Amino acid sequence: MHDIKLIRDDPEAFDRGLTRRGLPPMAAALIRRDEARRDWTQKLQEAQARRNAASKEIGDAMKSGDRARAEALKAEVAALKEIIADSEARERQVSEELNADLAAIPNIPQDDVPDGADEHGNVEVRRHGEPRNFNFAPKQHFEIGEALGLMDFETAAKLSGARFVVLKGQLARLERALASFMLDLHTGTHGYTEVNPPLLVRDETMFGTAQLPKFRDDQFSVSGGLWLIPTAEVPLTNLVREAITDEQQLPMRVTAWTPCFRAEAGAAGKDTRGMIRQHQFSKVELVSVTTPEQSAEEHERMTACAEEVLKRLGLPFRTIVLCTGDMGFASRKTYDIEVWLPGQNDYREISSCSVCGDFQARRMNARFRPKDGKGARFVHTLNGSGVAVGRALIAVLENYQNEDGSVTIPEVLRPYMGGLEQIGRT
RNA sequence: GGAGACGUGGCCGAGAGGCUGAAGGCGGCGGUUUGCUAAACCGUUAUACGGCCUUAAAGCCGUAUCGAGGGUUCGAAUCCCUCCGUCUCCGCCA
Repeated sequence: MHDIKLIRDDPEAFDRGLTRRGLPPMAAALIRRDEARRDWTQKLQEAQARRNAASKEIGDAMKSGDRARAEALKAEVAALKEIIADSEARERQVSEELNADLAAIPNIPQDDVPDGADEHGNVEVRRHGEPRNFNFAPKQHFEIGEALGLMDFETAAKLSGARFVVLKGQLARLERALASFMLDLHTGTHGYTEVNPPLLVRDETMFGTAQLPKFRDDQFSVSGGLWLIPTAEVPLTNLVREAITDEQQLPMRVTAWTPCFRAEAGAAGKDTRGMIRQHQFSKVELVSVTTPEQSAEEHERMTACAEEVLKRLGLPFRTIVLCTGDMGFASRKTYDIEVWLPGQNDYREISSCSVCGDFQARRMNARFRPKDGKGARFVHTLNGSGVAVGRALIAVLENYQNEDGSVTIPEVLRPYMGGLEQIGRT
């Protein structure tokens, strides 16, 4: 959500930001709406001021027994009422239109984000680990999982349709092990607080993190008017909604392991095989709430926390900064971490770390009280996967596969697997 | 699911048609006192929007806000309706 005041103050800067996003300039139209809104506000307030004054005079007139004067004033107020009702309706309509416009415009990229129209404009910032040399043709994760008899898409389709999976035995356990390992790392070493949030949320909550209104089709809803979360970013970020947090409590760092539900409406035909793109997957999410001054540094820190997961798992990855054309709606700057998948012979996204500035905070009305006392300012919010558990499982299967179809378990996961060193045919 | 109670500022809590943006307390901020700390005392302390003024800040004026939305009334925190939420008791339930 954008601040109309900032747009008014510097319309050129706003339009420049939109241009970088590949959007047409909008400042002039927004300012015109805002001016109309203020005109109606002023008319309304003048009428209200007169009504309030007249009402007081009526009280005085009645006290002093001046009935004729009271009646005259009552007639005046009756006339004002129509003006008030009309101005109110128009003011509301224009306000709603303006807010709807503002809510539908994506965040403005940070200055240091590279320009670009699509993913080809993304820039690699670093790379870690060497892809392993295989002396056999590495398989894709679903070939490995199905051969082990522990990954079953056919049965899942019977239960739920396409883009679902049933994991069994040591593979089901591997998913749990990965998540536990990540949570322990983030809570134990990185200072995050583990949270177990609701998975069903209201409209306002989805609006707060900007899944609504624009991305309605990507979401699943349930009866009762609630939405299934597409990421724990939604409930975690909204923890501070409609509240004023003490600055001493910032940065607030929280993490959660939750299922995520996505309709994948625009992804027909993409990644149809395997577990890469599912309607339901689990993810360990990182969310930070900071002061405006802290957010840039926190973004680097959060990205490093996500990278640490892959380092410890021994998975090769590269980190890229998304260009203006490839960033998410709410983001000012995003790092994607892509893990090496030998079966696909490619790097695939396993984490996305974004700094949103005050974009979500405005939508949520999430503020903090500065140490030095006065006023309340909007917080900055950040979110990142730390990391996607389903995709981490894929990466482990493909990177640690053996020629005989078994999979070696990374050292750091063995304590979570009851000491098991290898998943083999059962 | 049934019955009842309640929702007021950063927090607690009064207020029951005009004198209430709202008593009192806590907390915060500024000051006095003090060797330092504590305590005491004095003062101050909501938010949003619009306007005036200004380079800006401050300041001033207005409007709205006592869970949300409607209604009654010249006038609503206060009366009525709807919704949302919280709490208590009963029932059911993992």
